[in-house]
Amino acid sequence: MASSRGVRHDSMRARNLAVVLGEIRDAGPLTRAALAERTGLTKTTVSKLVSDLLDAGVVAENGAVRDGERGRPGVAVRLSGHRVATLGLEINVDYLAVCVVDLTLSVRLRRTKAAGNRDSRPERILAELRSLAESALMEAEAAGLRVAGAALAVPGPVEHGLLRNAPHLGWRDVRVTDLLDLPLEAAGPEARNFQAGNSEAAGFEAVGFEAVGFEAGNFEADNEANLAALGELWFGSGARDFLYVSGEIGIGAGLVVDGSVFRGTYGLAGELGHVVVAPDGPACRCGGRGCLEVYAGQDALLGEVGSIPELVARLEAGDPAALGACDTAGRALGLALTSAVHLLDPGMVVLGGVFAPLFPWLEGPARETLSARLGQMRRTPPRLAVSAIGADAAILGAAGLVIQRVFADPARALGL
Amino acid sequence: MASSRGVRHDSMRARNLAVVLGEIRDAGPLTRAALAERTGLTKTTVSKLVSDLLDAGVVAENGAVRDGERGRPGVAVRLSGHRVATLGLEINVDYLAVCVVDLTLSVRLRRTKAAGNRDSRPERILAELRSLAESALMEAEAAGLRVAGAALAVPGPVEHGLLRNAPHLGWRDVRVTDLLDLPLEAAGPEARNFQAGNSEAAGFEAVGFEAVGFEAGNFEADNEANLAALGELWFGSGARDFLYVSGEIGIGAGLVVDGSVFRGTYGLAGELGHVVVAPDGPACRCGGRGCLEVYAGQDALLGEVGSIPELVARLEAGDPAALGACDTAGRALGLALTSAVHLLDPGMVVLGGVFAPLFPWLEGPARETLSARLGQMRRTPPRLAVSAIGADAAILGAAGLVIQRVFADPARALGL
DNA sequence: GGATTATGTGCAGATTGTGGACTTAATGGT
DNA sequence: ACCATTAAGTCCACAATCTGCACATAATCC
Repeated sequence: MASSRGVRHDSMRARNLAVVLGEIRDAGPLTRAALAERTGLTKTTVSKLVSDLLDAGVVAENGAVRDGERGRPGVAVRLSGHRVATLGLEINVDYLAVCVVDLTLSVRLRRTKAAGNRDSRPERILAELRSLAESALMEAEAAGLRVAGAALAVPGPVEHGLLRNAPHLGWRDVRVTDLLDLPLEAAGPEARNFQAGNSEAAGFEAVGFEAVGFEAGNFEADNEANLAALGELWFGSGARDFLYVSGEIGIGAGLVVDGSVFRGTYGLAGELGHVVVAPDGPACRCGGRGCLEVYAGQDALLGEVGSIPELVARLEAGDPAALGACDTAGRALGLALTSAVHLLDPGMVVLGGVFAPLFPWLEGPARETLSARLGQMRRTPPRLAVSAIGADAAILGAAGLVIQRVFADPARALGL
Repeated sequence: MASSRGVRHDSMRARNLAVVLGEIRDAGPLTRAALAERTGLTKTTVSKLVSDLLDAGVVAENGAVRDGERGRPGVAVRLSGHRVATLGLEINVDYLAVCVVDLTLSVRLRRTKAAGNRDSRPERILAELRSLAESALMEAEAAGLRVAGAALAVPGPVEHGLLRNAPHLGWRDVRVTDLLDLPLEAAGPEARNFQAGNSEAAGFEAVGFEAVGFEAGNFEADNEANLAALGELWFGSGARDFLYVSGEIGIGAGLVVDGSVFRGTYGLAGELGHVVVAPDGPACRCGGRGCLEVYAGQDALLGEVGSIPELVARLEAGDPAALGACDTAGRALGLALTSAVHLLDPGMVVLGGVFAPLFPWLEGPARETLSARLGQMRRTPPRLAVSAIGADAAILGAAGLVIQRVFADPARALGL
């Protein structure tokens, strides 16, 4: 039906622009000669491509490389963050958040707004988020940044831009991106990929990136857990393969394999919270019994304690009820992770969200259970680590995702 | 490190060859004009590409299309299977198998050899398989087929061509592809992708295919469950998204999402057999407790019954012990699948291997458990179906995988 | 200060796709 | 029976892009 399209000269150029720009991103400042060697392109070609990237303001010359070697010194080219940026947005149960991130993944702006979004009408919340986003866009523009696109994190599964079900917001089948309707420019100056018969570049775009969930245009939405996992990928410890476990009101997870998120068939993968931990355990709100969420969800962890900081205080004071809740949660987490490791084969496991501050108390029982259960199946069980970034994971991941789109096809994103 | 390489004219051509050939495969016989319209290439370009594909013998003209329309009738071009074929191989605990499949996915040859491979030395088994493969290659050659490559299914996880661990064979860290050493031609007439600085085509190859586990060359190995899943994909019911559950001595699974297999970080994904079903259940040989395999593995199903056909006979006769075993296994399967559905988000679930003949007795308890547990999380639980192909799933998938490689880059595979 | 060495650019040439003109081969109306 | 119409496939000049080599440039080395 869609039938893959052939490629033409401009796609070749588009691809080579992406290769060169990607190499500059991955291997630090590089001279044109070094780029030529690494990419296999000739110096001539690299020169022309770099010249266009310079014009677009996405790279900058770094001054001569004085490396003490003989011969004419090269001029290194490095990524430049002062022209292109993207917007990350998040709707969560008790706050709205926005950030602006530039091409070098520097966070240029970050703004949070506390809000009681439990069971509110989508229109109201989205209007509130829009005003937050608009002020961020204005500020970015004032700083000379061109915002190339945006992505939105929501607390529930997203399929083709449609938020399927956000139980804690009380939303169902909401077209979040349409409703938000951000004032973003079209993808290129002439919105290349919408012109009839002119979308050849698309044939190469997908290389190395999953296209699922990427709606036409430059504004997309995805599950909070998936985007938080990407946040951990680009702003965290530097690992490229891991399962990010997001402890919020519910428990989600995002699997990153070789730098991209695994979403499953309908974008519903990673629902760690309802993995079976005890087949005859207590009933869960999902309809099942003995799901992980029953033992390690925020409600189970808190019990009658009011908040996570308060829980941490009690744990530090040695409160037996709090310690017991964490021990139970940790062991349940270990069981759920056993199944997850067997099925998903993650490179490591990163605990984020509310699990991050509780990590010292969860780690022991979780690791113990996981190690004992995995037994002979693996040389070593995957490493268990705490997330390096805090509550911002999802917005950062959202903004980073759009940055990735720019790197995947700079020609399209920048109109080159 | 590897650093992605730039693309040149020949990569553009390679890609367009793949696009045209793929379109012919997917959309049946098509005229050059129809191909031009579908691919967005000009009639001129399509003509040249089709001419090369005709020369390579991978497509053939189908005679004039007399569709009653006005104007000159086109000549439809269709896939041709009488030149290029691939080899599928399998080592399992109690048999060896080989098949030859042509470009149209017609099975040209199939040969099985019963063998007691439990705890045998790899060298002996591999030599036996080689002689089986060599006779298949000779026969294929005699039929005028060019064997473009081979793939091998083994009962254990494979990482970069290395069989990590096959517990029932008693093998560990065996370089199966090296040891087998098949007499295959190099990838192209001049083995294009091995020439220094001449591997540009690789830049496009990966589009739409996972490259993990694809060793340089044209002979690769993978887990039996993954390849059986691909067999189900290309030779089964036609679904493009499903979890194939392979009931053999152990229980494995292969997830297919949008036509390609999900392998996880180290190729170990899909170990359904050791998903936690009951945290305090009986000990499993893996070191854990209450794994699915304990309840639904072949040993648990058979009990003191000698074989699967005998078990089926007892089930049909209403033997209560047999019925009880299937009920237990079905319910355990339902629990494990609940976790798998939450984590992997498969489009449907296909039961294969020994589960296929037992499907009538497993289906009820499994579906019931799965439906009850998934509850509100999904509109409908994924469909539970029986595999359409029998014991050949893995060899067919292996051969089909290599066919896919040919379609992914016909220029490389055929030396165009 | 000249030889040496490496960078970056200019120019001719190669490869491949494009676009429109042209040939070919059918249908259909008169 | 004949010619207009329509669509398929091919031919040829042209355009886009990369390559390879020559060359100017700018350092270090002796």
